[in-house]
Amino acid sequence: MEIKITFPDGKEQSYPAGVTPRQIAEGIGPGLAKAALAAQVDGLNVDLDVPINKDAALRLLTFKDPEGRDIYRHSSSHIMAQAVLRLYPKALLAIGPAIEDGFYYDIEFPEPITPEALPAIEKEMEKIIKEDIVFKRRELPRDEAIRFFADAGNKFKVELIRELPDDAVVSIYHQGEFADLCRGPHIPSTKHLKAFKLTGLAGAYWRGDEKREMLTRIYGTSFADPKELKEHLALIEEAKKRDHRALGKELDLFSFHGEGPGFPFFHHNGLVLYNQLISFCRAELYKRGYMEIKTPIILNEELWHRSGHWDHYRDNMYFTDIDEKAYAVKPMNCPGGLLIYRSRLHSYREFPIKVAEFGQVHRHEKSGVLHGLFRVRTFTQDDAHVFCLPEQLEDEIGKLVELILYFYKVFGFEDVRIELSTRPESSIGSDEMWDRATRALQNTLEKMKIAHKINPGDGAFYGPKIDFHIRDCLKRTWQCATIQVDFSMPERFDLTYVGEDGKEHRPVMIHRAIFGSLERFLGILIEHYAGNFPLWLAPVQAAVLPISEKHFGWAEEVRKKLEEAGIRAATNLSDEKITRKVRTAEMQKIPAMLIVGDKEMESRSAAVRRHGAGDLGAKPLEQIISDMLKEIAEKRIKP
RNA sequence: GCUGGUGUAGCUCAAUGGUAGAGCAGCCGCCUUGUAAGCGGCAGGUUAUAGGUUCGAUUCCCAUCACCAGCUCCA
Repeated sequence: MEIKITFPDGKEQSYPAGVTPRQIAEGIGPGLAKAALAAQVDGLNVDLDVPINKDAALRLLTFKDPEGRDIYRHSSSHIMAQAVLRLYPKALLAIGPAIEDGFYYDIEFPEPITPEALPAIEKEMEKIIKEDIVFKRRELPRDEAIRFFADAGNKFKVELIRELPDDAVVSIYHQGEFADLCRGPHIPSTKHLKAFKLTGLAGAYWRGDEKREMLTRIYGTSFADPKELKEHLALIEEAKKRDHRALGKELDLFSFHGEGPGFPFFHHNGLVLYNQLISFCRAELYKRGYMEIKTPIILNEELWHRSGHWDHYRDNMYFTDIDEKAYAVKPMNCPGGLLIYRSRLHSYREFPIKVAEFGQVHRHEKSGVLHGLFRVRTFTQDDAHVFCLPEQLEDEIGKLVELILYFYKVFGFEDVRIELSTRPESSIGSDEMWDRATRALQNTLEKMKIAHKINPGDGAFYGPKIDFHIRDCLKRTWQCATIQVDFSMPERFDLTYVGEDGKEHRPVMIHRAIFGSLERFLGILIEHYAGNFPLWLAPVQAAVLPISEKHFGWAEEVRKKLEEAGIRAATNLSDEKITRKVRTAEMQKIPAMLIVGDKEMESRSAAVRRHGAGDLGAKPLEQIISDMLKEIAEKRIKP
């Protein structure tokens, strides 16, 4: 009997029934046969040697496919587990999935192990790879699987299987002496693992529950090509070097103090950056018809009951008393903004009303999660609320999406991923409202042909949202912007507008932030640029470096001219040699150095040196200033 | 919050059961400098905080605080 196989490109071909994906791959070419790790048959991931008995759509998965990558890394974790059991026969395996960029396995060791144990495990893995052990799938009824793992003394696997339905068929993968509970599929054999590295050791709780066993998690990563592995490890090294906490100290941007854990202190240089972000943002918003407001940080607790925050966000809030009345420190800006909306009547003719607020919020974060500027207890949101008619909703969302993508481009973030989050368990509002709001977001994305992932149950308590994740130059992703559609707050705060019919109606409101948190965005920028900020952002844009004392006068004049033109400049009037001054300025990552000596003083010029680029020769001061102003105005990322 | 680790000069790091040392930075001199470190000197520390063991603690033990890694959570 013949069956028809449909390939991803739409081509069809006939094969005898019972053909395996591996045979099909071999028929297509030796390159593909070698690269194929597993297959997807009618959307289901399977091993390469599973016969296909009916017409089906087939995708051969290689390391280039996200699914193939996961399978490869999951198999890597099995190989690691096998190595661990050879070295520590009494260790108990818990779970070992593939994750972004790698894999891990949670293991209970009879004796704690240290990172020094990793090289030995890696060596054993090499051996297993050389042995070229085949991954074999075996299916068995739930009861038998429980017995199998109970006999092996593995309470973790037994617990996992017990949670499956009674009639579930459980699969176990064997590779030599090693067997593990696993849905699969896997790479054909251990020798397909070409490049791996164990990257770390950490504690992790069984099932993420701090009341349960503490397991040892071994992290690793693997790639199909040793070169890729090397590049990946280099990126991690580079990320360590760019740590914004260290750069923040070195460049005198911000600090943290025991007197206020999680509360950042901005130094002058850091505040220049922060203010640049705000000025840029403000200018763009004013061009687009936004208004700007500022609301108080502490407001009566009653307000937070009305908004629903008390019910749904209390654990993250700070409270205080004023004149024996209960107050709360705002964790979000919206309720304050709503009070302003209510302060006068609104007409449908005003819509959409766009109101921005650079609002400082405080959120109580658990002490263990604080992390430099990435995770703090007070931060400034570039918040805005758009009030509009229901029929304007999708248009307004579309404009926001465009605005957000435009912003990211300015900073050089071109790779942006979008996720749509739906109603969480703890939430307010009717199903119908949630439905309409979610549909509005989804429709807009679809109209704009923007690919997006869906995160069920991840929305805000008052509405669904789309989040924007940017990828930095080290390929890490960060959640920044968010657009949230909210029918609930307008109702809770009884917001109205007078419609064409002269009657009162309920507006819709959109919450949105672009940077998300200015503090966190700044942290991302510091690491993205490695502290080498584009000229328009740099705290000090030009360092004027006189060769000797004779040139101090001209140097000061140059500095004044720069400052008059609005360029942030500093002179180095120390009695150090010029080489030393250059070194100091280079280490401070100042983008432009203007060196002045006899020649330059004579011709009213300066020798330009750009950070990391060496001497670029002398230019008249006027030209230097106009060149710099142009670069600043264009917000060029590189000179 | 939980698990583990760390805490010595502004920074990076040494050392020791008998009250601490270097480099860089800082300050003071000398040099008057041409594109990533000129030379010399000085100063700088209740060894995170509070207890305990000890003749004696910075070192050992306990608690607290902060930080780091991870878990959980998140802008």
